[in-house]
Amino acid sequence: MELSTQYREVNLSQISESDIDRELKVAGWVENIRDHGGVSFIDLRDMYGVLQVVMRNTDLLKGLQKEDCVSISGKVEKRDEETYNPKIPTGTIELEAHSVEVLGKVYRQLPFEIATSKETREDLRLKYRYLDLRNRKVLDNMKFRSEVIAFLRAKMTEMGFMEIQTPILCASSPEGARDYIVPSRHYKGKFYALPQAPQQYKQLLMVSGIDKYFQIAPCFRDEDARADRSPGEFYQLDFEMSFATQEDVFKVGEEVLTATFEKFAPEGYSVTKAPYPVISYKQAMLEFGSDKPDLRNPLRIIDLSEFFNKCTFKPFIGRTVRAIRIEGHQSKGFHEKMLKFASDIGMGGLGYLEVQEDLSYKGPIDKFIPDELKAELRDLAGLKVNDTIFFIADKEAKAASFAGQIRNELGARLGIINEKAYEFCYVNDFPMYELDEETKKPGFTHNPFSMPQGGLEALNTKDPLDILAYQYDIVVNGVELSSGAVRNHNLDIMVKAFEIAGYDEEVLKAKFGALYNAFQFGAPPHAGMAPGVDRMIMLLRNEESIREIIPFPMSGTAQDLMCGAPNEVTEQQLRETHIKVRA
RNA sequence: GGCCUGGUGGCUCAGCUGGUUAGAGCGCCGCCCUGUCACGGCGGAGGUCGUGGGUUCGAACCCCAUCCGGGUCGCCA
Repeated sequence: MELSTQYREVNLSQISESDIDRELKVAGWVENIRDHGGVSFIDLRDMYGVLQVVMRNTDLLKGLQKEDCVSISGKVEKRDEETYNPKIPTGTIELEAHSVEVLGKVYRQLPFEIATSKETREDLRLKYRYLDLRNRKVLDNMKFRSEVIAFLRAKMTEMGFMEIQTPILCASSPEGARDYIVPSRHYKGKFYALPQAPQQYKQLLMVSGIDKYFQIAPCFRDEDARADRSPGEFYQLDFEMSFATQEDVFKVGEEVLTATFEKFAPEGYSVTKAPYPVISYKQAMLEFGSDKPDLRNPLRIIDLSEFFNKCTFKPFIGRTVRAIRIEGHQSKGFHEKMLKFASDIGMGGLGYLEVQEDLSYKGPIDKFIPDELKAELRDLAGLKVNDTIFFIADKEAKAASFAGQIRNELGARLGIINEKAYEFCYVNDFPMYELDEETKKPGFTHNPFSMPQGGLEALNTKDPLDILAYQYDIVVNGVELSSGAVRNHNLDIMVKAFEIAGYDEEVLKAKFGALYNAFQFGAPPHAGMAPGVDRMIMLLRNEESIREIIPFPMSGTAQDLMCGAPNEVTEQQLRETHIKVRA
């Protein structure tokens, strides 16, 4: 494509030694000025690169400031060898300036220095995000993001998925997070909601016969932020397939994620190859003390509840007792720090035993273990000479969670976590229902759209709390990347599933009318998932904050500090949408 | 909403147990410098120490309240 040469003839990646002796016009921003009196240098930056411009005519520098936007004409020259700059691709050449035109001037002091903007406090960076984005490192995250998204799109398309844009203004959905709501002008007192996910639409597409759907889907949830959770809006690689089983979805997830992570992982990182380990929710809670297992940590949790019922240590009897074995003895200081950690997370204590050379135990709990059971403990826990074993006892749910946190802490403290790995797994078989704390009745654990395992028969015959759902997560390095499910496409099962959760058919009709209606017209079995795109990019870039990989993130307090959202609207806008703001 | 943590020139920070003129680096402004690339040298401007109140002879520092960040719990089908 032929572009205008009014401001520049080439960009800064299109200039090389082959241009030596050519007269060229380039444009960009003045990144730095080095004024040596008789001769001066500026670093000219654009999106693609940096070029040193040399000015032998001192008048050219007059009035020029850092971060001015300029167009410079001059002659490309070879640098003397001793003045090469190996740090930049154009380090063997420079442009000798003949004329400089300021296209956009800097009128006031910059709020922070571009080169070190990442060290500036975040609210200021966000207020001047367009300046922050001039920083190469910040820009690189956006380029990276763009490439990942392009890759995901190409990969999904190649696998036969069709990209479809679903509505942004939709109906408010009763389940899940808080909705962002948009008042309606035509219908007084009624509201649109921004989608928390395209969940219902994608299921409706399955009813339409769109066999494989995907979308880089914007999702909106009015919940508070975290370091890894953007407030307000984020993107998911949302996909859904008809005539598909859980295993089919697993295969697609594995293929797209492994391909993406292998392509974009930092140098030297390993990526789990398909098929990913599949860990049941129950097993995850036991072995990892979490439904988000970090498989980089080799430690595993075991259950010793029964064993300790046979011992005489009162605090463990009748409790859930979990244990973690590590290799080697640790210093007194190590145990003190672990005890401090245990106490910080709310544990009453953290017992441990050290295995001595003669296979006897050393530690305060030893005397409560009858001699005849000592070998049994060794077998149960696989204890070897010099091992140390930690005990975590509480009610079941707490013991599991505490053990999980102790496992993470031990892993970090012992330095046994493989930092250069992306270790994926599926966690599946989540319970369909759990006891609601307040009502003491079963409620949906995840979402009401999942297919219960065992179908109608299970719903009719089993204790609801024993019913599992075809519900699964993808977890990588202890981070939940995705949820998904085989959906419940059968009206009879759906009605019964809602009935167990305490909703009659009328509620189902009212709240999920579209699905309720659609499923009366030959709905295909379908399943899908939706890995978080922002989180994927954050993991691949090793960024601590999700805001580092979002072009224009909202602040942690859900504000756009640059443009000032949320803001007040005019009286007329309020009137037209029938809104009255309470004082 | 709870808890933790922070707020000191444009930026990043130091500032002891309360002590009289609040410092540094970078940036900014001016001058000097013909090969630098985080150039260098000399000089300079710039601070109601988030805000309000209190304690005190005296407050950046202690107390109370409040505002604004960041983290976290709740929340996130």
